[in-house]
Amino acid sequence: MRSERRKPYPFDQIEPKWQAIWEERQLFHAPNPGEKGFDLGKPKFYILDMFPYPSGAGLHVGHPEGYTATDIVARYKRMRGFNVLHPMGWDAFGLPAEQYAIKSGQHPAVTTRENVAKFKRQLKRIGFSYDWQREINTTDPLYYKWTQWIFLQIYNSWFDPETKRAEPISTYRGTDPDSVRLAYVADVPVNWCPELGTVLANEEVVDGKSEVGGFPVVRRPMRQWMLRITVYAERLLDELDKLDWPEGIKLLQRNWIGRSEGAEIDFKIDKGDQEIRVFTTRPDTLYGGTFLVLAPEHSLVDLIVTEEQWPAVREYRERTARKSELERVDLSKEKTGVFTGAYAINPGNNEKIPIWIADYVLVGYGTGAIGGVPAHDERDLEFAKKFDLTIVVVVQPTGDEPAIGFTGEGIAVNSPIINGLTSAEAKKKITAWLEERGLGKRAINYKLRDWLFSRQRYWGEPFPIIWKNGKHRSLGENELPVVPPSLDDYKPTGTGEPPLAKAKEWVRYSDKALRETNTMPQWAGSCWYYLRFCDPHNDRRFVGEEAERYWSGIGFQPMSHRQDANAAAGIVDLYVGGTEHAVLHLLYARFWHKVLFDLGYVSKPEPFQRLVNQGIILGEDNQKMSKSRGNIVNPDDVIDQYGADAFRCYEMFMGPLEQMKPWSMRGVEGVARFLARVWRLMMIENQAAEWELSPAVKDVDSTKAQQKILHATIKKVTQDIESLSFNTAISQMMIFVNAFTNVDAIPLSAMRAFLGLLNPFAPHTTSELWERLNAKFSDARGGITEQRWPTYDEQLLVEDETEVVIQINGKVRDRIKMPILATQEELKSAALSNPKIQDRIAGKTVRNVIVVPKKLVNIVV
RNA sequence: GCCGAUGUGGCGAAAUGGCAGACGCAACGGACUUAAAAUCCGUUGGGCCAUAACAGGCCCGUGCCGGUUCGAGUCCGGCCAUCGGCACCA
Repeated sequence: MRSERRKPYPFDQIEPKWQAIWEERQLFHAPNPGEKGFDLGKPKFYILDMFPYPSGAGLHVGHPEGYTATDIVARYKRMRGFNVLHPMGWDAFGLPAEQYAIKSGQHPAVTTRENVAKFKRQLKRIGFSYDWQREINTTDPLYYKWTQWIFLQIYNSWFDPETKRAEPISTYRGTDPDSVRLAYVADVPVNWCPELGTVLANEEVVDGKSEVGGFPVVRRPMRQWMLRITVYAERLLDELDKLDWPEGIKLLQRNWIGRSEGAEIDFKIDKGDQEIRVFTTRPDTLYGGTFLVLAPEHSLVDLIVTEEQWPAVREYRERTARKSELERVDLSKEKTGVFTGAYAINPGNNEKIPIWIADYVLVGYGTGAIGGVPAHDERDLEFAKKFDLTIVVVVQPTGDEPAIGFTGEGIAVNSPIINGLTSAEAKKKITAWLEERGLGKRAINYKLRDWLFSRQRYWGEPFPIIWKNGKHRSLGENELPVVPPSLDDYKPTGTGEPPLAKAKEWVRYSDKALRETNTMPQWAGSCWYYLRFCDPHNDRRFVGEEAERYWSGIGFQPMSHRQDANAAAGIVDLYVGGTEHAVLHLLYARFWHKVLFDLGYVSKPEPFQRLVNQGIILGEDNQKMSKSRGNIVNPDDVIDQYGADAFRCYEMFMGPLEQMKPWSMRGVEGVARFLARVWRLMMIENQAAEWELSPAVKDVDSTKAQQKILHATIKKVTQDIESLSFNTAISQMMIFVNAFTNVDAIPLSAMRAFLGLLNPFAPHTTSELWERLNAKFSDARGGITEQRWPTYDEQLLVEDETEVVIQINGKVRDRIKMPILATQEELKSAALSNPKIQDRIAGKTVRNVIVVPKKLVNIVV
């Protein structure tokens, strides 16, 4: 048993005290336009954390890393006069609650409520300055009513390729609007996970296994809801340029969208009138195309297979269909395929080439068919070697590599129309040639697939859709929210039919119409939560127009800030969260936002202007924190022992925010010591062991040196918060405190300014000290959170004298004090006449002298 | 395989091309104490020389090899290692 150790300072009393005061006074509530306390003169700042999934395990120290960073910025921005939107909520639909329900029989709503309460209590203990009046929960019918409403907007829209925008479906002039809706139903090969009893999005499948649970996933065609995100591929790609995101994350999204430029070429079938369209990025290799390969699922396969090849083709297709995603993706395996018996004509040279099917060609990419160019494509080469197909070299490498297997750019050969051209020129020319003859055209392809949007689960948003005579139709807005039925049995049916189908009463919408029984994926709620935070209690609109415009920085900003605000493409000024959402949440949210933007519901084209990813916190053993390793650190334990302020400061002091770094309890202790030193700078323990204000704190002027270090600290902390370099900001404040330790008189004004700087990091301790100062001195009014951020005077930082380094051949040999204004000549002569230097250069020729004013003199001999 | 990030003391880390290791941890020594804890003060990259001691001096050092530069942790080229992402995308 640890003996009840005396606290180095009474954080256990002051932290709950200040948390209660903040809550009671609602100090961190951000008023909306029209609300009491709203100040038109303040610019807005929207700073958002990726909201958590409230799991049963509660918070671990990784969560509050990003939250602390944003909280520091939020508190700082408030002190700089911003109206700061800093909300928190719960992304609470999803598998774990449902899995738990299956095991325990407890309704997911109950577990969700308990988990949320636990998370909220833990977050409050850390002293975050969230505007809790704006708390939202994706599983609240008042919230998901609007998730369903947005789905209806998507469902009732189409993408006009002319304007490249979403438009209401009523503007569509074609015959079958259902074929162009942004939400549609399709029979698609999906990732079916038998163990979970549900289909998964491509993004939820990792190495052929489910991301959740690691269960095997197989391909299987099913009727599913899809969202037509692919029509936005171009904009999702191009508009990344406007965002202040880490380049790495932008790159991940670019790769995920996977734009590639090339041509679509039509190959006539030898005996028959069909054509096979292939996509290629290398139209310049057309003459080297010695066979075609179709994906096994390609729709033309049925039409072209010859009688004698049927059994082999059928067998191959069945085998492919049975394969799990893992088997199919396995690269180490050999290429497989079957000849269809049919031939096509290469439009370049009119040669007859065989048509094969093989599972290395994917039905979902391009046209699901390729022209095999074995000489210049690794996969085609492997395939051609295995099945003994013709190999023709059509690109000559400019270096001395072998031509067969050369996939780079070179010079076209054996290609009558383009011989002698570079690959780039050849691409252009052959594409133009094909276009003239109606044999092909320039084409752009994206790797991005449409978003598989339905799940066979209980704990998710039901679709606001009903089925009648085999056709789907949307419910009216007045029928929202569609609330899921309560069920006794949440288990997946195992057949792929969703659990909601078990609620027979609920499913029956009317005599002739049935409800859609799929639910939305977990991503749905997080696709727009940042919008709801702007106006969380609006019951007439998903977000009020005025609130949306205000928090987007439009219309209401003071003139001085208007330009900045309008330059931003995104509504959220700073968004902090983990990298794991680089291509899932962040892409889906951008997509929804763009649809809403096109339809005129939001004023900015992007959701998140600046994105920062916090690094993962490892256990003390340098391993990823996990239950099995037993290295998980619980914030509650840390706070019990060292207090919330020490916890916050340590999270920031560990190292750069974006870096992965290990936890260290010793490190927490060090930071706790720093806070205790701050405390004792102003407080002293009396005979009765009570803390009282130290008599050393006096309303006196700072010494010159103290003034200098104060202003240097203001400057550094200000700049470091702006650049999110919290670790070095804390270092500087430690230097400040060290400088004031053991001095006789502690100047009040310096302490006031310092407490302001430290407040965003350690809000409880600084609030308490501020209040204690107020009790004795009358130089300041109000609580610390109402104070303006300290400013620094550059003049006070200027030194009269500076230490100049003297180097010989780049090596430091001596240091001299020189006036700050010393000229280059003065520095040079001072260096050369320095006795130590004279000794060293005696007898040598000085060849060059480099002088860097205020810094150094380098003598080259 | 392709793409990206990272590599600095015993540890977490800091350094607009200009004194490498700020700040913190740990360790060691000292003060205070009956004692310990706490606190305060000091030392602390490695090697060598020197001295009675204090002081002082020299060399090496930011994953490895090379380059640019008066000067490189920082810029350029090549490699190695670790982590992350993508992975038959035609």
